[in-house]
Amino acid sequence: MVTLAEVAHHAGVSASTVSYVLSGKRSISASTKDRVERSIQELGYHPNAGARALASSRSNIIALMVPLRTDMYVPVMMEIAIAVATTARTHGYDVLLLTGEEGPEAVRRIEGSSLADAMILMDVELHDERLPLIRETGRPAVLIGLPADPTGLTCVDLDFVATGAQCVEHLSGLGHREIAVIGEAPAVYERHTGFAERTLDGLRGRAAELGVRVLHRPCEGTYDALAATLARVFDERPGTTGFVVQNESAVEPLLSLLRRQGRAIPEDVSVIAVCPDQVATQASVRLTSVAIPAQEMGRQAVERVVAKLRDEAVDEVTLLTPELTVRSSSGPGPAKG
Amino acid sequence: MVTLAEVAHHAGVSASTVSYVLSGKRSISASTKDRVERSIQELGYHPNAGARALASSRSNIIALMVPLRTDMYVPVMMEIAIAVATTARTHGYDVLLLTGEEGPEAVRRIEGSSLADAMILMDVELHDERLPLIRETGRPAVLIGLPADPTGLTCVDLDFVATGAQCVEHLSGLGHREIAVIGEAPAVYERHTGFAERTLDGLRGRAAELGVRVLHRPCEGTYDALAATLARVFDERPGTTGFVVQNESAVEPLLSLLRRQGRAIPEDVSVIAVCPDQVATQASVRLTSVAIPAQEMGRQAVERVVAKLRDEAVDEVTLLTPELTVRSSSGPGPAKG
DNA sequence: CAGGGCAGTCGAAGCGCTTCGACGCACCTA
DNA sequence: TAGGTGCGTCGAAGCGCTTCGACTGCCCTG
Repeated sequence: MVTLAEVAHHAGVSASTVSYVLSGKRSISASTKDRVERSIQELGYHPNAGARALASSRSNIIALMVPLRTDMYVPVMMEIAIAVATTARTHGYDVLLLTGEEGPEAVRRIEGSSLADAMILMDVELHDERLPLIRETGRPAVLIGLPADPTGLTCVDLDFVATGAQCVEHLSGLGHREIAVIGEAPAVYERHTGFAERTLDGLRGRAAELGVRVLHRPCEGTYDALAATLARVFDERPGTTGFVVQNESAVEPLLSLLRRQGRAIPEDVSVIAVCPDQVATQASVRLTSVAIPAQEMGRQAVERVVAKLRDEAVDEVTLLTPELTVRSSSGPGPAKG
Repeated sequence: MVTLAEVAHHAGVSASTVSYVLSGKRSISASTKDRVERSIQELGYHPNAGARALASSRSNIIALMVPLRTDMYVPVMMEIAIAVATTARTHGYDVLLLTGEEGPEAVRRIEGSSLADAMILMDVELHDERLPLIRETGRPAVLIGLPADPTGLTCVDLDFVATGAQCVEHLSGLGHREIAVIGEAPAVYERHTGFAERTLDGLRGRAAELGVRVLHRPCEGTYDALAATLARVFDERPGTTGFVVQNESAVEPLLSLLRRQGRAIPEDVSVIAVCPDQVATQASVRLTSVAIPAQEMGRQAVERVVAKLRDEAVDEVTLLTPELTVRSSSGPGPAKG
């Protein structure tokens, strides 16, 4: 393994000079710099990560805590993780993958061992156990998600309240007066991740203003569960002509069941999904949807965390503006029909 | 930050003694060990990762290279990644997440910087650029996937040849004589990842023995693409009564389109999928399927890599035995009807 | 022309840990 | 009782890097 000392010797300079060439923390003459860089190339030198971390007390590693469970929004999680990893690299950081399994203990372990300079937490719950630790820890952290109290934290998330509002606005604008919301599985609500509730809040708030009736039903993403839910919906509100789905795996069952019932999309009912664009475009009907900008969230989280590592001031909460794309699953409702 | 020296002082022993308590590399009296452990608890000591890596030249980190693209088998990738991370933790290792973006250069960087003690590569192509580097590198590596020439490497993968064979056997046993294979998107074949081809080999081999006719069609996972493919299949082979799908996102379109054509599953056609169990059980028909054991692959890869780190001998190739689960999408074919 | 300042370089002191050799002691054997 | 044998512990020497202070010329200023 090539060491800095060997590079120094090869270039005929001292070790510290090589170090300064690498870090740029002191000025180096062009000729020296050139020589050193050539030596680095020639010898194939890579600084030893451990030594560097020890001497500088910075590991150039960002820890990413992903949820353990794979029951929900897996592609979104994956996209975020990959965006985090690639964005981190552009800033010279590597990413350490932690699963939720260790729980809050992981935060303490990373902190104590100085394994990572900063953390990004995904799947944050409203009253997440990790938050107290994050608050008292010295290390920068960014949450993807929005807890009940974001004071003293840095959060990045989609603006789900606006998302809900946009869905209603679109449907209302098309003339729909009664809409049903097919939500995440009940377990998701029980876990209090927040985003589902916030969507609903936005939806209900705007609906009240626009005089639209809203019926909300959490639902597992299986055909059976959805069939039952759908039956109840039309039983309670036969006049329902608009659907908002916020549950990736419920999308296809919903479309399929509506069709089987002889309800045409969008002639009889309109459907809007809150899901990644990929899901919306690959469904059996090209879905009008509000995109979940997974990549953007990952990227923003890294930018924030890097800014904090540079001691720059960073907003507590960054909410990404939702974008509704009209596709083929939404059309005029009764009030316009 | 608490250091080992502080623990030593607190416990009234030397630093080396504390180190030996931690590593267990020399015998320590029960009383001393006790005292030290109590001090560690009390002070909340965590060994500094960088210092440890520097002194021992082992980072206790395993690098995991995941593919950059998110166009295929995302849930499988995620499950593998999570299984790798959790299994690694049980052996005292953390996982560094690398994306394919850096390409072979990443291997060199990790190697040179001693950032990780070992690597696990996912999404290995038949003639993967990274393989020469892996072969000459000193660091243990395990591939998830099977390249053209596994000599000198360690690979873990599902036995896709046997997978293909099992599918044919099941369909043949039910009396189907003409089957169609809906494969991955053409891009997957062009990339030469191998698994798709191997499934096909197994399928064709066994089909020849059993006197079953096989028609293979790569296909994108969209409704339009599948509709076109399906039309061509029935055009060429009107007698087709069995389908094997190896393409997660094509599953639902296939089922849906068959239904729309008035072909009942499994009365008129049988469908077998090669996919994770979750997909098979959540589809609109509970699918007879051969499971892709993502978790198991991740776990096995870690076990192998840890064994290699302990200098134990490890097989070059580990192929997991596929398991076919009969559900509701396969039934008697013409020869038995 | 003396003095100050600055660009460019070096040497040395750690960072916190592992590990090797050595030492003291109790115990056993001859 | 002398000598050997472990066991348990310690001290010190690094691991490869960063970083601080110091040094050397050189140019610029007054």
